[in-house]
This record gives sequence, structure tokens and C-alpha cells, in this order.
Amino acid sequence: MARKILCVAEKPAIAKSVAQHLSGGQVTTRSITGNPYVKNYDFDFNFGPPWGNCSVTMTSVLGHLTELKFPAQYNQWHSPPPWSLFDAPVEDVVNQDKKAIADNIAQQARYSRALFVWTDCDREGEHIGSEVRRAAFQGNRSLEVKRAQFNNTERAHVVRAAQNAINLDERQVNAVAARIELDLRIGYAFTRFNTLTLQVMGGDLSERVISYGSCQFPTLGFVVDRYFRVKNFVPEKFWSIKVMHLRDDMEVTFSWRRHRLFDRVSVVILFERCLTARMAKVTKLQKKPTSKWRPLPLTTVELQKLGSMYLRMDSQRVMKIAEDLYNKGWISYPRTETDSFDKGIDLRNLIEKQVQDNAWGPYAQGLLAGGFKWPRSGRNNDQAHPPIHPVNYVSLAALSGDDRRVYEFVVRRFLACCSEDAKGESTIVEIEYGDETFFTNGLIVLERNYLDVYPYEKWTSSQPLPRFNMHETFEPTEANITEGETTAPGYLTEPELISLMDANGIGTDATMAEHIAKIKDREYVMTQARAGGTAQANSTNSRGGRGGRGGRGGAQGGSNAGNGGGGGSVQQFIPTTLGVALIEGYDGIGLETSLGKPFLRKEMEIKMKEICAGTKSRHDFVQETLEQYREVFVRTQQQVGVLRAACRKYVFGDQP
DNA sequence: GCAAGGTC
Repeated sequence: MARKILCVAEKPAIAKSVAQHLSGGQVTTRSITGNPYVKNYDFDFNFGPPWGNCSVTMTSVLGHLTELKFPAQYNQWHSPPPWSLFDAPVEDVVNQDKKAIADNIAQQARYSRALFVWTDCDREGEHIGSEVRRAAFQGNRSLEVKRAQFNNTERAHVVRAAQNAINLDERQVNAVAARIELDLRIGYAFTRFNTLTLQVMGGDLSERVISYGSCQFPTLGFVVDRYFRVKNFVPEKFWSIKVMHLRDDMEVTFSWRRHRLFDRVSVVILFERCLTARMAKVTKLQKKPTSKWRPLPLTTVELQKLGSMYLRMDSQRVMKIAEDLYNKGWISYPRTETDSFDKGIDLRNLIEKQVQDNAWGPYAQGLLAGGFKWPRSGRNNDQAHPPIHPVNYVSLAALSGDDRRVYEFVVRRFLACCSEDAKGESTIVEIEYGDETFFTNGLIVLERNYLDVYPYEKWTSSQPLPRFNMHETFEPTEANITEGETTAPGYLTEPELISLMDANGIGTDATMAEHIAKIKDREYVMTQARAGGTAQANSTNSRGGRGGRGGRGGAQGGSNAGNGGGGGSVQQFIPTTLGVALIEGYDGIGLETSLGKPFLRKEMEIKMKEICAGTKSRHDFVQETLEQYREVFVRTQQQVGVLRAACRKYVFGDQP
């Protein structure tokens, strides 16, 4: 059969749904020997010119097929020495547990005239495609290789992808190949170096592996950074002016435009001018419609952050449950960076499936009856997967415990995305009193809309405001000086840590939770329940640059305030003495490119993009990056005393 | 005994 085409997807679920769409249901399923998850699907499909009507075998891999390794003579940790790993030979081998999958591809390739790669359309997917190609060539050197471009498994989209195949993007393949090589060389070299150098100090360090990884170290760095901000925090006093007025039995508090000052004398002078003026004057009176925006379609990073804030689950737990729900067919693929829905997707059909639910069914019905609004589009798109959404209805009664809460969250979030924003009316009253300006805000919520199905967010009307008139003057009932003190930020929470990793390009949607687990496992950090237990991002009163000193500067990204949330308390990350020693030690070596900071990894990410854009070669990238890390390695060897001193200080508690 | 990236 000369007109056979072999199709290979990145995972069994994609192979199955693509086969179903292309075959129109006329498909034969075969198991393969040696792997319980991978199946072969046989059917006929017309690919259009130049392929025409072909018989097809569709199968899959399970992620990467191959692994980069050092040859056996590098298996010992002492010799050849760790630095030799920077330019030791490396070899690409099929993982032992993937052997059966590679053999299946080679065998199916033997009778095919073309290979169509159906891996995910992201960088890693492109590389996996090249691994599949290699396996297929083992069975048939003369295969023509094409690549299907798709980012969801809607029928029409999949058919179009099959009929418009392109070529593998060798640039993306090269970018990933470079990353793999660098992570291996640098990770192994520094891990062996750390471990061998520090374990001779004995005690608590004698038995452990002290790993380094381009993601795990910056992750640790964020935790240590915050730890020092908390530890070195110096509270500062501040003063403010508060004006109150009683009218129509309603008490209004006006806040000072200057918010607060750190100099008491200045505040007293300004306050006295207010009192001297006696009368306040209304200078601005504004009523305007306002709205609270419905949430964006759900990405993995958001799921992990909100899972921690609303559901009080750590990121690994949320991901494990989401994968489970995905494998059972209830929700879409849970690893995605995309926060906008493709125009082709039938959202109404997905909403329709939720109508039968007791709790949110009536709301879903309301959307179908006219409340539906196409979701907002965020700025992220991995071109490979749609946002996380429910694909089928399952009754909560059929799910247990945490599965139930995650499924419910995914559904409610999805329905909220497809809703109208909440609408309200805001009022601003501004007064001039002395030389100072004060203001107060009022809010009336008019339409709750998405909030009705999304109880995780709160938005409520404020106390009603009495009536004021523009330009009127009045004598405030009361005015006084208030005093306060800046408070230290809290230790880093998991949603904050994930935000920082995301902002600095540390890890991917599929691996962030693993890096966090890794630094716990290595005992670089521990988690502890935060006292008080609200999910609100820490209520830092500290002003940038005035409060916390001793932060290591630079890399802190935004923090996200959360609302509401169930019981339990939020976990916070505290570095162990070893974790602090490692970051302090590497920072102490004094390179701009300290391993504890995210910059090197961030730079790697930028250069990978340059390879994809064609402005940089794989070879140059690998050599440049190795050179940077080699410099860090040499300096660390020269100043190994700094690293050891940090361990003596923190791990063994010695006085310097 | 080591990395990070896929996926089950």
C-alpha cells in the first residue's frame, strides 16, 4: 500500500480525537506491544493534493522520546572532574521506557510514504516532532515529512490542518536542542560541584545532594529574597489627616490626597492650615458608570495561583487534579498559556452542556437565552492549546473532594468568561480644605452579571453617600491627625512565587509546580501556614524604597491581590538555613550573573527566541551560554571559601 | 546521587 500516511501526535488523547475527526468515525483501534497508553488508529482520509485519498495510521508518543546523556565514562562524580562536563561528549538516546513507542513508529513507517507530525505547535512540540522523525527514519529512510498546524481539536480545524501541512521548523528544533544541552551540562556540572565541595564540611551536609538547576535556583532565590526583605524590615512611622463629616445621618470619611507623610512636623503644619481655613469646599463631584471586568479565559498559571488563593491547594495538587479531570474527559488540556478563545470554537455548545447542573445550570441557561458575550482576549497565546474549559458535564456528586472543587472552579470561571462585566455607578467627591485636597468614593453595584456565577470575587456597594453640591462650602464635623507604622511584608506565598516565576520566564506551565516541589524536596525551603489565614496578598504598607531594606533588588514582579476564598490558610515559603547559605554564597561571589538570580535563565529564554527568529545560530548560542556559566564556575572554584563561609554561618550557626 | 522538558 503505497498511499499510506503515518500520523504521530504528542499524546494519546490527541491521536484519538484527531483520528476520530479525520475518519468520520470509521476507525479501527489497535494496541501496541510494550506500552499500555499508546494506540494505533487505522482509517482512510482524503488529504487533498498532492496526497489524495490515503489509508492512515495515527499513533502518538508520550512527550519526548529521547534523552540527552553523557557517556558511561562520565557517570562517576569525582572523575573526570565536574567542569569537564561543559565540553564532554553527549549522546541522544531513546529512553528505555520509550523503546516500544519508537519501535512502533519505525514499524508503521516502513509501509508509509509520508510522516505527518501532529505534536503540539509549541517549541517543545517541534523538537518532539524531530525525535519522531528520527524514529520513523529508522524504519524508512525515504519518508516525506510534513507537519500539521493546529491549536485545538475542533473537527473543521483538524481537517484543515491535515490538508495544509507545512514543514517542521528547524529553528525551533534547534532552540530546544540547545536548551536541552545547556540544562544538562550546567545542571550536572554545578550539582556535582556543589555536592562535592560542601559535603566535605560534614554534619548535615555530608549525605545530601546539593543540586543546581537553571530553574530551581532562581526559584529558591525568590524565596530567599523575600525572606531577607521581611527579616531586614525597619518599620517607619507615618502621619496622615482624616476629615469626617456628618450629614443626613450619614457619616462620610474623606481621605487625604497625599495619603501620608513620613514627617510629623509637616503634617501638623498642613493640618493647622486646614483648621484655620475652617470651611471646606466641594471642588469635584463626579458620578460615572463603572464596571468590574469579567475574568479572562483560564491559563495554567492562573489556575495554579487561584487554586492556591481560592481553593487552598498547592500548585502540584491543583495540577494533578486538573490532569485527572482532563484524562477523564471533563476538562480541556490543563497545560496552556493561552488566554483567548479561537474564533472557531463553539462556546454555546459547551455552555449548553452545563445547563443540567442544579447550581449553575440556570445561569448557563440565562447565557444561552441572551446573556452570552464572547470572552475577552488576553495577550498570551501559545498557539498550541485553547484556554482551560469544561468539555463535558459531570455531576459534582460523581466527583470526590478536591476534584469537585477544581471542576466547579473551571466551570464557573468559564461561564464567568462568557458573561457581561459587572456594572455599577461610582461617585467621587473631592473637597479643598486649607491648602489640602481630600476625597471620598461611593459605589453602587447595579448589575452583578458574571459575579452571580463566580463567587470567588467580591464587589459590593459602599455605604451610601449623602448629597453634596458642587462649590458648596461646609464645616467638617471633625478632622484629625492619624498615626501609623509601616509593616513588614509577609513571607512569599505560592501564588506570589508562581507570579514571579512567570514574570521572569522560570519554567513552563507544565513544570513550575515541579520546580517548587524540587526545592522543597531538596530541603532548600519549607512551607508553613500563615497566621491569620486570609488569601489577601500581604497588606504591605511599606512604600517602595522606604521600608524594607536588604532586598537583593531587581527581580520582584507584581503581586496579585486575591479576594474571598474558603477556609484553611495560605502557605508561605521560608528558606532553610541551607537555602539561605546557597543563595548568599553565590551572591557573595559577586558576579552580576549570580546563579541565585533569574537573569541568566531569562537571557537564555531571549536567545532561544532569537534562534527561532533566525537571528542567532544554535552553535553560537550554546557556546556563548556555556562561556558565561564557565566563568561563574571558575570564579566559584576560586572563591569556594565564600560559599563555605555562608554554610558555616547559616547551616552550622558559626559566628563569623 | 545530578537538569528541564514533555506525558501516563
